Amino acid sequence: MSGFDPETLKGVAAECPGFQARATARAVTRYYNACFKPLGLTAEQFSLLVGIGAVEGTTLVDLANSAGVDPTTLSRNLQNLEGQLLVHSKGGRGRLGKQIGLTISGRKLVVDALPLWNLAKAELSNRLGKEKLRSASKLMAELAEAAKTSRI
Amino acid sequence: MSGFDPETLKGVAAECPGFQARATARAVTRYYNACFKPLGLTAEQFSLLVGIGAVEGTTLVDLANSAGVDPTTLSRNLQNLEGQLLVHSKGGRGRLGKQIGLTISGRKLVVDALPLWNLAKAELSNRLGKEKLRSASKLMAELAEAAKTSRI
DNA sequence: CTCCTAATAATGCATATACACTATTATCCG
DNA sequence: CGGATAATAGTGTATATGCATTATTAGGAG
Repeated sequence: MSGFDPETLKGVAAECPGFQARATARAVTRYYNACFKPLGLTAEQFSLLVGIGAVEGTTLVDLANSAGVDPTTLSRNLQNLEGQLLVHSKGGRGRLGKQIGLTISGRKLVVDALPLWNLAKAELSNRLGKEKLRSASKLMAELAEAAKTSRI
Repeated sequence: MSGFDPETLKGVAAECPGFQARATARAVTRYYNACFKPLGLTAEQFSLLVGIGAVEGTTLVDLANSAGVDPTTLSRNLQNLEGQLLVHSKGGRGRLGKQIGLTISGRKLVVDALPLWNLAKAELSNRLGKEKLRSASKLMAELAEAAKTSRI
């Protein structure tokens, strides 16, 4: 038991950036999931569709990098979206990569989702304050970058 | 296609707090996962063990609330930790709830993990800056709270 | 032109996440 | 005391996540 102290652990829970980042992502994702639910879309699926629609002819690797998600995770998430006919792809294994794009249905769904996304963001902004929301986003981006370049 | 515009979508991706929160959680969690890997522990498991060890006789519901995680998620994550004999529990279904605590092995593992956690946090702090790391944690906590109380 | 290599995608496995639902039980009220 | 109720735990199902590994292929070296 040497070194075990509940008081110390209370401090650890309170100051762990990893814990806080996950807790925040869970809370915010739950909120957006609920917002997109009428469209049968999850928050992550919305983000992927937006990422795909934003860059004509993007590839799996490019999208994985810009979303900060593992390519193997993205591979499966894309399979799901392709199964729903929201995304089309060309190519696959091999050095040229897999080019992906939105289908007509995918574009339509994104267009339908945008108003919900705007409402959701506006409500968050009201609760937290516009400036704080902006700061939070900026700091989260910097924290993510720091984590990507950190090793011990 | 009316309303579909890639330029608009670039803006959406850049200003979505949900996307940013998830990307950050992924990056930070990957980092901590790598740090705890020598102990066969994930970042989330570490957080749970800390949360359990911090409060004597805590319950599943209490822990779920303090971690901001769904009770059904926690139920399964605890099953995993119990299977590894890191956590013991008493009670179950019913109004008294399930009391959980760390086993001797669980306490030992937390004690062993604390130095790694400190190193990992120190490295993040060096990269991002102590003040920014603190601000990020605080703002993420406020954002999570805002998301929990938001509805559209 | 052929072989090698490096970049890429996909799969196996495990954990994490949550909603909808079911099962259990202490407590409260009559 | 006995049934209703509310709080709690667990299960079914689905998505999300990533590491280790395998499969594929374009491009370069010879």
